[in-house]
Amino acid sequence: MAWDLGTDRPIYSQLVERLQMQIVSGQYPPGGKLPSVRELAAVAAVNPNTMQKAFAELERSGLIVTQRTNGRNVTEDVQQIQDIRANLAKEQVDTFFTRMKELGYAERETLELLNEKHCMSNNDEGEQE
Amino acid sequence: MAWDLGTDRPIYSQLVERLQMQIVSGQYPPGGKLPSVRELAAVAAVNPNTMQKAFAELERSGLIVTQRTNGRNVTEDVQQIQDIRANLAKEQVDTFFTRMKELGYAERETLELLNEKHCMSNNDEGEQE
DNA sequence: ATTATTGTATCATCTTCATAATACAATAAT
DNA sequence: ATTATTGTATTATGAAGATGATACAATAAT
Repeated sequence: MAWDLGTDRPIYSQLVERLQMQIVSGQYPPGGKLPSVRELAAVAAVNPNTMQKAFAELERSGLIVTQRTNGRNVTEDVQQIQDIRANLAKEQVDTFFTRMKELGYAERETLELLNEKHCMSNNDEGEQE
Repeated sequence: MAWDLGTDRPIYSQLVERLQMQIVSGQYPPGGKLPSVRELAAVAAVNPNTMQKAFAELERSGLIVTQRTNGRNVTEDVQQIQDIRANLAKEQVDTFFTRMKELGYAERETLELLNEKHCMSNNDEGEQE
């Protein structure tokens, strides 16, 4: 499984996002052990230094904890994990609507697009501009 | 008006996106004249070379046309502008749902979040997986 | 004709990011 | 005790992006 890292922005921050995703989505359970720097670097096909930098960031956010010579673990603070998850989600929603507005889409137009792509919500009332 | 450019990814590509936005949202009308490289570079507080690079990209996509010594204009091809606009929007929707799924949000959960943030859609029927 | 403005090209320099190659201290495993 | 694995730090090198400083050709404006 490749990690499909782009060249459009720093690899280390792509790693941070990816690992965040994997943690908050439960792919790495709370308290669970993470692969070593060298190991994960090999899997992701990046330099250990780059992976180290990514881990350092995740540590500053409190999502993972380090044991000097025994590797890293996901925090056991489930509440914090969920907080971060909710935060990331809120960010996504915010960004999405901001971008759509910049593109000149009213909220209703945006909703229509959502319906086209994924038929799930129903907006069957009829106001329009 | 600052251009709030981040340091997380290349400035020139941020300029490209911003200009795309301004064009497809009608802020620069079809056929309308664009500021000169130096002028816009001054406004955005970036180096003229960087703005030039951004313009070059917009030209490759056909969104703007260049007159050797008389500046640049937005294309008059309204259809293409709308195509690009629709494309960008579709991209946003796609990216949004992909990211939310990576965060472990089912579509219905995502919808709930949308409702919290912007109370507009109604999903009152009750199928579920 | 002259001048100013346009896009465009080039050069040097600086910063950030990524890689590579090590090295070291602490400790789990043996 | 020894070995292997862990996180961490250091140094050097290269590539990409951004800036600054010019320079030139074409042409609109005068």
